[in-house]
Amino acid sequence: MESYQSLMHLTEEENEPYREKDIYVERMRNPCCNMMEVKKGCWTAEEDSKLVSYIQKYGHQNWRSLPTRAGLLRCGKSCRLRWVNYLRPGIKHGNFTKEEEETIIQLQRMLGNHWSKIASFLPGRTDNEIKNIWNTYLKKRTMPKNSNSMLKSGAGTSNMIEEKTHCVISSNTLPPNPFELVAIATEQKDVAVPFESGKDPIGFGESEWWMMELAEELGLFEEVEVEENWEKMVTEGGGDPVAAFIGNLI
DNA sequence: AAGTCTTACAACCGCGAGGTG
DNA sequence: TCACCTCGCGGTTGTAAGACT
Repeated sequence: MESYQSLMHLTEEENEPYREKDIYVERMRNPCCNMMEVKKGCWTAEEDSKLVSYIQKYGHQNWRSLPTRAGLLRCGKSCRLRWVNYLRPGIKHGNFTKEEEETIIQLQRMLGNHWSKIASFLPGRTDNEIKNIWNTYLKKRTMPKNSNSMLKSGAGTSNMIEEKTHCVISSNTLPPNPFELVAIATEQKDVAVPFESGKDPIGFGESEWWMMELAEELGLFEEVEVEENWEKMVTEGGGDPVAAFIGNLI
């Protein structure tokens, strides 16, 4: 009979806790959630502790086998969710700031219900948490009055990136702010944002760069035109790093 | 005080994408 | 190519706690 160790591709060290237990192939062939006895509902402090200490020691290469190896009567999905949304280092707990809420509203307007993408703009916040606060009250806040019917039908949660835009980026048309750029891209057509030569056009922070990258990734622009002399102009304008990004857009 | 409603959020479920044999 | 498996995502549900009547 095939051993638990070989089945799970465990090292000698990892297999140690199971050496004396009769855990063999037949058990492991069972799907984790359907046939094995798994606990549901809220996690206890003891379960959290087991999960954290296991992941700190061995990592989480395989969520499916993790519960058994960590001594938890949970399914792998449940473990993953608990780790990702609550136990993972760097997770912020507590109320969202006004700025965070505004960012969520803005991003939801632009991206739709792509919570994991939205979460990538809010370090320490999880997609689940963002989805929750959106469904709890941010959605209501963004709805126009007397629009309950829209709320119920979901008609109010538009994804505005469906209609692509033609954007001209030239030596004198760099965007002043990526948030604005994306907003423009989603609401207007054929836009050109003036860039005053000799001035730093953008106070680029990390999130703004993400925003630009996202705009590219999502294909907000059907067509990007770049004038031949843009590089020279940008360099003369102070060598702003946006030049590098514009280069990537081509 | 007790019952009901609302809010907040943790957790579950089903599905699709991607990897592997 | 196909079947199977795992993972991650988004929708939805369950439930505890607080607010309201």
